Amino acid sequence: MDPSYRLIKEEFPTGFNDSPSPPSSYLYTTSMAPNDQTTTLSSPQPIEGLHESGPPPFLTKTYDLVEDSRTNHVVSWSQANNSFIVWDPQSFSMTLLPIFFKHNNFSSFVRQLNTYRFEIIRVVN
Amino acid sequence: MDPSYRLIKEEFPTGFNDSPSPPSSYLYTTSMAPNDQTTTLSSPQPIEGLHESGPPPFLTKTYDLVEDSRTNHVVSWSQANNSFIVWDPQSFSMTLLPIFFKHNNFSSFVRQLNTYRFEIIRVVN
DNA sequence: GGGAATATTCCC
DNA sequence: GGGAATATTCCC
Repeated sequence: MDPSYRLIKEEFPTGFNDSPSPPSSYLYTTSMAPNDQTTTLSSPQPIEGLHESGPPPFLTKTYDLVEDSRTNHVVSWSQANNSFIVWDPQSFSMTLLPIFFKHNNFSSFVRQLNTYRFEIIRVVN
Repeated sequence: MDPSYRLIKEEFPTGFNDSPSPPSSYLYTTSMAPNDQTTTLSSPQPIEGLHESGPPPFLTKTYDLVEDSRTNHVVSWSQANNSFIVWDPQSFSMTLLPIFFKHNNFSSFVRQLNTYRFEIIRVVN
């Protein structure tokens, strides 16, 4: 009677959501308004994100973890593609987590999800 | 021409120093003055360390790491027993560190030593 | 060497 | 679920 987990991310500044494009695309998701440069020609502004290294490693690793279609029986995107589901928490924790993180504890993974404001829904079959 | 490292701990509240007794003995190293109870019979005081779990895990793990005589060719106590020496940093990092810690980086180990105010002396053969 | 960001653990 | 302690990484 292993529970599965549905994990939903509602909103995050630099976009874990939406279409499952590769993590490198995060770098190009800025919030600059269209025609922003036409409004003024004043002093040069620092380019946002130029010295940033992209989204936090936890998010890119989690994305890669979910994205790998070879492990869809353990963890996969939801039908609507706006969440991901851990179908086999035991296998997920012991086998997949240590590949991407320095632990094999589901609770530590969830602690990080909470940090990044994921909503966790626990489903019991 | 691999350098070896001599690592000295000058003073730490709950005693990493002195005789290499097992880590559990740290629990009994308190700083209560002798005859402390004879000076007053006032209200009961909380017993220091009663609800503490002992020295930080980093210190006990480092102690165990150094104490294991099977790896004295890689890391061992110094002659004077007031420091320890990493004779083979490469082997130390790749083989021993991951057994006790979640990494294999000598620099991360040194960062922790610095946190606990160890003095690091780098020796080039 | 150590400040700071991020990760992991521990515990309420 | 999240605060806080500790660990690990990154970077000056």
